[in-house]
Amino acid sequence: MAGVSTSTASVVFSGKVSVSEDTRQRVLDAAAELDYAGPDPRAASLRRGRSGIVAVVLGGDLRHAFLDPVTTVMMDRLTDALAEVSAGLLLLRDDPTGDGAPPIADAPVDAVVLIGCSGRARSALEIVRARGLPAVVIEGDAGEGVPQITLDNREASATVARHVFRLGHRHVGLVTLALDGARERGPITPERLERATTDVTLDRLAGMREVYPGAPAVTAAASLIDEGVLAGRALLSDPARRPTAVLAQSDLLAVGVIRAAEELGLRVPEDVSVAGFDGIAVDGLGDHQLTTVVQPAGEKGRLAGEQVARMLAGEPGETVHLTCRFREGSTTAPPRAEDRPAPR
Amino acid sequence: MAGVSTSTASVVFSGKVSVSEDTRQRVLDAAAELDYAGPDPRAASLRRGRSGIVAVVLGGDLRHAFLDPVTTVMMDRLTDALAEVSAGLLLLRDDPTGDGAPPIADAPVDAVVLIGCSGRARSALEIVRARGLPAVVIEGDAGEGVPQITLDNREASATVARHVFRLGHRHVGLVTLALDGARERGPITPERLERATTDVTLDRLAGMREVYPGAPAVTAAASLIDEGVLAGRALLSDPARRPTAVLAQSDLLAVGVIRAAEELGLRVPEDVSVAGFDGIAVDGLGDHQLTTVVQPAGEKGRLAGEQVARMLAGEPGETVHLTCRFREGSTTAPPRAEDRPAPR
DNA sequence: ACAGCGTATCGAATCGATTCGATCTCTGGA
DNA sequence: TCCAGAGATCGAATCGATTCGATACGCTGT
Repeated sequence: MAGVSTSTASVVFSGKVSVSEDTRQRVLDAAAELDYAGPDPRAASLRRGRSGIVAVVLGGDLRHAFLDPVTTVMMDRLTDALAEVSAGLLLLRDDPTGDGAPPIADAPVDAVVLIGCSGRARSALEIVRARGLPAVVIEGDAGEGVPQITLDNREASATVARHVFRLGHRHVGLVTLALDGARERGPITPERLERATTDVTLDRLAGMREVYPGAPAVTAAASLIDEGVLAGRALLSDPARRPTAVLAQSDLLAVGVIRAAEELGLRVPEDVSVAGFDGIAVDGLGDHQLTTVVQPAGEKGRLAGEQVARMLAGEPGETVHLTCRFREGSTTAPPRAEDRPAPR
Repeated sequence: MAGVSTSTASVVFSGKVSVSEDTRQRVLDAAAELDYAGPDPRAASLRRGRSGIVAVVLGGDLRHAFLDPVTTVMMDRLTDALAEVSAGLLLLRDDPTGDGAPPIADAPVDAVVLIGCSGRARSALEIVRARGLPAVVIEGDAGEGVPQITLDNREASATVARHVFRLGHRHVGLVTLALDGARERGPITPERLERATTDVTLDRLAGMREVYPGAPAVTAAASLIDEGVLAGRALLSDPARRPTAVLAQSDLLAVGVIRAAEELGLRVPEDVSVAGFDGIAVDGLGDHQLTTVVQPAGEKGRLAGEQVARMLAGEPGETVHLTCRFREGSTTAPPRAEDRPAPR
């Protein structure tokens, strides 16, 4: 209608080659006339080989991911870092009940960021590798050749545990994150541990057990204050076998444990010490400042985004190791005199 | 390599037509040999005219959206409702500073859900309509023909205000959500209001001012407890012009106002009454049960998802109006005797 | 008047799959 | 022996844009 070839029309919309103002206007007019709203992104992405979309595969369901402040911050920074390269993030649920092909198999994406690592996330990784998509794994077990962003979960957990040990605690309870996609709460048994698939949980647990090998542990269904309350009750309600300190694998769980303790008439840290993990700003903690390790949540996202951008530019991605920083708060203290280990 | 036509090969992967087991195996073997990982989603989506992706355009930046529990719940239900029809949700930031075309213009999506409505979201809507994409707007000003999910923001706000009025308060302060994409905090002036673009904020404000036409108002940069603290200080710190009640446009803001009040040595509800909006479960509220209106956040998401699914199936989408439910809590009470209006 | 050069436009191949109607083959029944 | 019908496979058109090398055109300098 504008009397030009499709190549010229294409160029008018992409602006990659100069076009005379006259032609340009004719093409635009014709487009308006024909109700043509610019190139079809589907066709463009086929031809270009790029869709401008980066997928984020979350280890758990989206609900829990959204509710977790650590993930929230991470996603935010990830978005920033990918702004140049991607129109937006495609959130994929990594549904463990999924029967057919995981959604990642059919999604037109340029790259993938895998977060956490249930068994299913591993299968998502297979697909990604088969497709030859650039991928970055945040805190998960990647195959060889896949850049990772890792955290010193084990070492950081051990640091907290050592701090509590040094204060004199010999009898502690542990509260862990979910062990796998099923997210069943309850006491951790060796058999249960055998079936666990979530590396973050296992690493943090391993760090804690470096210091307290036989400590009783309870797993929570999610990183939520409410879950922490449940776990706290489970550990603290029986006075006979009540630990003098509780180590939680997230700050939200720790806050829940503190609530449970207060509910039972126990004071923190006088009667029970509680430590967390993450170093997020928790609302509603009252006067307490949680003893915890601060993890660089935003950095995780930013670095993952940077690696993806690099890989899309053809450069190789790099694995980056991040470390946590211990922060002593007011929720840990030496145990009560009668609970102290006998001095030698 | 398998000695079959591309049509047959295609069918082996899509499974839409029956293929003999023999051929099937040969195709699969050849695929493995050639490192072919199944059809390219980009090409498939061109041919099919469907990409299996639904975009979610958020009025504000992603950071605030993620941090807002109402949005979180809504997104979660939206994901559920779209599970059948979409592999995942493409999160698009609706960047007000964007210079080029908004990302929605180039994203290969099948439908769009617009949430909230800054001026930019409206421009996103233009693009969506030009493209002829099915769209649903949640709490925003849609053009004709676009199904909306609406909330009775104005009426619900008026309900809260009337409750406070009936308790005897004549001098109240208002705390609003952000007025526009710029998210500047500060006192609301008529000129400021003139430039405001966020409908939700304006509707709720209008409802409050039905009852308290001249009430001083302060706008917050986001729906966060910290922002509520700032706004609360602004309204409450000067004893001379201190209101006896504060109406906040979100529960998080209300919690912040309560904090600010306590900080100033004021008791809630004895010295100051505070009411919120949303009806979410707020952690860290202590003994208070917030007076608020409960909005059906999950329903908003679910209904939006359902409408999108219907439209993709060829049926017309429908506009749905949702209403909030007033919930009286323990943060509102009659004003102190000396602050009461003189009895006639 | 012509070589030389820069700019605007065009042709045609290509990206990779999907799908429908047509063809082919094999089986069973008359 | 022949035909109908079911099931498997194939051909070929099509989805809609991008892009690179080639061509045409107009201008400048000598």
